[in-house]
Amino acid sequence: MTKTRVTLKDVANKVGVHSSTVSRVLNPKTRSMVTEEIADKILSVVKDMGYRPNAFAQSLKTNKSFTVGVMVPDLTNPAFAPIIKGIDDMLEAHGYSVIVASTYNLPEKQQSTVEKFRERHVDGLIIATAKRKDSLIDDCRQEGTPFVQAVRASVDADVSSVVSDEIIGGNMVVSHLAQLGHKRIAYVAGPQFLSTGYERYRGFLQGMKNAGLEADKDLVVFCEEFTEEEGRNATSKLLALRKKFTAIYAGNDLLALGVYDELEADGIKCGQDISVVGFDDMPFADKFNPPLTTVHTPLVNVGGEAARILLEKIADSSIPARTIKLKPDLIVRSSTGRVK
Amino acid sequence: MTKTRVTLKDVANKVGVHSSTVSRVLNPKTRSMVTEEIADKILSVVKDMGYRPNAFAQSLKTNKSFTVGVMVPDLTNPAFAPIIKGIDDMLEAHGYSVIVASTYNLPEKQQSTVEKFRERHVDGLIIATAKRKDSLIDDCRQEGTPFVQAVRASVDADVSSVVSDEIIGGNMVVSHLAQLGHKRIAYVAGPQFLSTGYERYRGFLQGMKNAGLEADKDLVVFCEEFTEEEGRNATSKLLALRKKFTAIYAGNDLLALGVYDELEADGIKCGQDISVVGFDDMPFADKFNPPLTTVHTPLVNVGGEAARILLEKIADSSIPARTIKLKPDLIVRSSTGRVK
DNA sequence: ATAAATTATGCAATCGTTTGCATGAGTTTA
DNA sequence: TAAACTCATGCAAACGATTGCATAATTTAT
Repeated sequence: MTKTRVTLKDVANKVGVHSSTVSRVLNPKTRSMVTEEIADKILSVVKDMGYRPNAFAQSLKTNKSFTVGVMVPDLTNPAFAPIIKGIDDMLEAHGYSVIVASTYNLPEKQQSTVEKFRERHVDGLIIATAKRKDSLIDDCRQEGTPFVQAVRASVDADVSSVVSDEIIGGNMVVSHLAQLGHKRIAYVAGPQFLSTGYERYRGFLQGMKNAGLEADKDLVVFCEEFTEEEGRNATSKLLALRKKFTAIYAGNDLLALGVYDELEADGIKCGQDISVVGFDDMPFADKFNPPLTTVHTPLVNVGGEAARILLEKIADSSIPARTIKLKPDLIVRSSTGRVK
Repeated sequence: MTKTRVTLKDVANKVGVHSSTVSRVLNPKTRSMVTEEIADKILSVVKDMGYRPNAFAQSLKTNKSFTVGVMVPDLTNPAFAPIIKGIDDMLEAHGYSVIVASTYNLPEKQQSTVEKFRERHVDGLIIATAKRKDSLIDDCRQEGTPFVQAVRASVDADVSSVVSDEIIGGNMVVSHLAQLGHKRIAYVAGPQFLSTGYERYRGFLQGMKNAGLEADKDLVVFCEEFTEEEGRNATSKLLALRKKFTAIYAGNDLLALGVYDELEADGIKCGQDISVVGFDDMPFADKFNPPLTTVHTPLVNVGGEAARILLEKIADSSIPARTIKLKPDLIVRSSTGRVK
């Protein structure tokens, strides 16, 4: 019942030394300062008594929390779970704990979250919620806490970020479609205030150019969110144009799912009548009807690399900012086919 | 550059009072002890200087961390993201932060995680990884830190848990199949050392009984994990029996996806030749081919309720343990059909 | 054998709060 | 007007670790 914790002093008393000696034994850096014999004794008592350091006291003294804050838009968004997994595994291996928070794309939630993180003195931040221009980023830069952006980058130059190479992805998609004989390709663009939406759109345009195709402005619809609903709306707009196109390339897989829905509602067969491509290769994209051709972005690695860069920055804050673009892969499934 | 934090003392000096007075103003419970006039002044200076309490110092003194640890098997398992969302939203609203850790079903990882949580003095634990009989649970009970089990319960009586009512779910599924004329129903069971696997199997048996059907032992295959691969293996075993059955009911949606794969490989049409049912209603279960008939378990609520119970327990540890079973819903989609 | 250099350990201040107790000013009562 | 009470505020001791400095013990050099 008496759940009184064991402290350094308790251990010290039992062994008959001073608490500072125990502290030194437990800290690898100072371990060599104390005699082997005493150290062994201390270590065994530490084990016997089940001593566990008090993280608060340590943090208070050392001003390090071994805690990192991670901000994502929504935990249930299938793209973010793998990212967090990557972050978590990497940081855990280095003794850090991860505090996750969803901001649901609400600026005020984003702000309050970062405040909370500061109160808890996180050693660093990983931000996967930022817009291309985001006051949060200035804020964080001023504050001085190390941070890294993941998946979504902002326009600020001297901020580290880890993203997938959206441009290359766009090229691969268009080139694939072109090979299948598609010429008139519609694009369902994600939000342009997010780097993913913006860059992927640029990738599409560049891909068209490289393939010697002309991008028809009418066949590009911009969405305000990466959601199925926006994908449906966009598709119905495209269909209403009554212009000819043989493929729809969507800014991400969720939008593509919306495209599926709307096409099906119109009795159009994906992959046969019209080819559809997504982006992200979210979990179970291979289970959809039809299995979705999409660009696989290495989400777990994006998270892992972001964590690694953050660790570097925590260890040495003078390290210059850098941007890592991971190479994506085109995954061809049956939602794309030769144009008839 | 000089990122020196503002402390209570700094504020006190500026106002010309003692730091304890500032502390009292900031704490709602002691706020009334100090004169309105001074309090106002303090509050305004607090704001001006951008004072933020040092969570470590507070926690060290009060022995409360306002932090909760959550253990899940795998962040990328689609069933667990909604649960964490429910937990996170509930706890965040009460000023708590959530530390998540994946244990990947490894006992040693589970153990080290709980150690880590203890070092960080979490105020409570939510465990979604426990087996029906799990030494971890005894361990946690002894330790005395409040904890609640989510999704997976253990056999221990006096442990609080929040789960979905698996038995009712099983009844609904079998009754649905029976109405469609199915009599010979195969069951692909999840691991029996997990409450979900065990209870759902019991639900199946009970459902068969209630429907006046006989459960053929040969048509039950037990899996070691809730994975697609195990689902595939189980299905190939069933097919190898060369016994007649018209429906396969799987212990969860991932198993059901494995069933899909294997049936398709054998040229059998889900929903037409053989009906398939899952359990969980994981995200995008409606997008599969065919859309999956399954039992919707209110995962976000499971997480939310678990968090709520934990908060109660943190506030008053004498509260008796209780188990909450949330009602699931049958979601009929096109993977089930009338028997021909 | 003694001084000097080298250890190993203890001492005590510190990190930023919270909180029981002491204190002094102001108010009430006789 | 002095005694008895309030009441608001300050004082100082925690909480449990870390760490520069002092000191005692030991070794080495002369």
